[in-house]
Amino acid sequence: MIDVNGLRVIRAIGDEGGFTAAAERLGYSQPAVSQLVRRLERRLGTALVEKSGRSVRLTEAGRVLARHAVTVLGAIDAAHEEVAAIAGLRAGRVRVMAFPSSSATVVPLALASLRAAHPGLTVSFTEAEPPESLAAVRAGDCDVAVAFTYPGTPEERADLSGLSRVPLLDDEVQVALPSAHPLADHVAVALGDLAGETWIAGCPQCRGHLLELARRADFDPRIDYATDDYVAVLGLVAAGLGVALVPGLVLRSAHHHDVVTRPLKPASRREVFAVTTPDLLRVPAVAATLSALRQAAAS
Amino acid sequence: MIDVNGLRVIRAIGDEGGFTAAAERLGYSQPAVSQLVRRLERRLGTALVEKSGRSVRLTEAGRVLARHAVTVLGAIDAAHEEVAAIAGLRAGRVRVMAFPSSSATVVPLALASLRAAHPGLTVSFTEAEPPESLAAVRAGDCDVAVAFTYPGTPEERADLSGLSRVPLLDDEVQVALPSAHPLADHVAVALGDLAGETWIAGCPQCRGHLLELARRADFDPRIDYATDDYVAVLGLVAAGLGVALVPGLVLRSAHHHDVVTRPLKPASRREVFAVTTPDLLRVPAVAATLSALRQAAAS
DNA sequence: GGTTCGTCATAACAGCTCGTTATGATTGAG
DNA sequence: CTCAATCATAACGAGCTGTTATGACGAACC
Repeated sequence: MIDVNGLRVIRAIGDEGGFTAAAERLGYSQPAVSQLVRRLERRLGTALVEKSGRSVRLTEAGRVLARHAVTVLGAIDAAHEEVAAIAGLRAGRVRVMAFPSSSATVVPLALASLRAAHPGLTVSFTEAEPPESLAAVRAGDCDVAVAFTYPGTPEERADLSGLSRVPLLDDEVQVALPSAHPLADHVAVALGDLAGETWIAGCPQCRGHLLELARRADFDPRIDYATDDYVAVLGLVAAGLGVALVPGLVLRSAHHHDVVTRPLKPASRREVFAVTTPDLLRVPAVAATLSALRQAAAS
Repeated sequence: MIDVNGLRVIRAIGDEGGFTAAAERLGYSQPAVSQLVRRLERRLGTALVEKSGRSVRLTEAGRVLARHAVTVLGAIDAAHEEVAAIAGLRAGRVRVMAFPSSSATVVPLALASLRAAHPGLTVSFTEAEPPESLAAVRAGDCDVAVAFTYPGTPEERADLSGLSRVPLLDDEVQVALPSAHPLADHVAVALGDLAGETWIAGCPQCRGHLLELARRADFDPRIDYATDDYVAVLGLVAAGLGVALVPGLVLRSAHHHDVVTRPLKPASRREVFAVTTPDLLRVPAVAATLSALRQAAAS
């Protein structure tokens, strides 16, 4: 019934004291103002303006409208400003979840550059393994999840239906050997050559991948040590307690003097990507986060 | 940019948690809501809603909008209510000006019935002679003026251009004579028969009318007494100090035992009417006042 | 007091917004 | 796996909302 333009015009008329002046202030033509007032009057069933010769005054109803117009237009301007701040990345919030080895490398880089570029953004971060982080995205508790899959495994595309996937990097799986290991000076290592070794398994998903690769190489790895912490894995390897498959990403932040890492032969990769919902893709803060992640992954 | 319907819809979505429910609450079809949200998102350049499977949540920008929507819609509802009160005569203000003899009769009747019918109206009243009251209407200091003219006088339509005139009554001019006067038992009195009398003149305009009538009757009245107060005029007449022309309206409220009043022959009338501006005609309170005046004048 | 300027009203018209109905796609549940 | 519910899309029409062009009217100024 009452529309924003009507309020704007009534207020302008009250301020300027004339249709023409009000029209100029609003960037309208004079007849536009005239008709708008007439429409509003018809809708409200009462006169809003009163012409006394040259100038124009508001009637009581008109003044009522003008008074409320201040509130309404103020609130709308404020809303507009706040939304524009979000759209312009001067405000906003992103909740990111990432799995541990990315949390140590790509994600901090990305979040740092994000914060540098858009200081107004509030970025929160939680570490979580892929199944959990994806569930959080679905539940709306998380905006961007950084996850990974091993191509070829059954759960490769597990539960990505309805979500948007942004590829970040291909993470080559390495074999971690004690530096004294006979194969340590090879350029690349075939998994079959390690069939007799004692194995150290990392995260559950990577353990699954190890089993899958071993199955293809036709052996059954003897896994004596299991830990989620790749620093620990490297420590165990360095101590000569076994060998391990380690995602290349881990090695960006974790090294060990007594451990050498060699690519697998044939190469095996895990895919690291970011996940969000299609809707959130259009949220500027989310889009900026994804962009920062992609850039950080590329470097 | 942001329109009221958009805010209404966003708020409904936030409250109901779904497009369909929001559409039902607003009396819209579901696609209407869908498109409205899309439009608003396009205009604002950011997503406002976020679908997680079946239900729908607001994004941060959406929540910003919903929060301000409370303010905006509240103010608009309030404005609507206040304007409706004015339009429905539950509120409003009328400023009335009237000349003295009407102030004593028609106008009190009219204002009383107006107040009875619409207690919410604020009616203010000021006594003023026609030239002054008309100027006040033009200046916007008065909404309704009750005035009169003597038909035929040069200033008959004086300064009514651009104003709206509502006829109230035809007020017959009477001759006031001492009861002992030789013509007191006549049914009507010709002005020429009073050519030799001493005259008492009322208000300036009526004095002008007396002079005009006398000119037509071909004599020059000897005016020895002049007063604006018709009670005084009647007192002077009763004391036998002279005769006077008295508007019939005056006699509705003022009588004197020793004064008889007789119609003029030929009859002479003054027209009593209400005046306002064309714009104010559409102000409900003004229209109601005019209507009350017309009714009061008819009785 | 006539003339001229400024202001508002009106008419005709074009574009687009804003609804509708009908239908499709996707998700969650039994 | 099927079904029900929800949102998205398409097509379309009414009506609003501006525009320009022109008229009417009042005010100010020679």
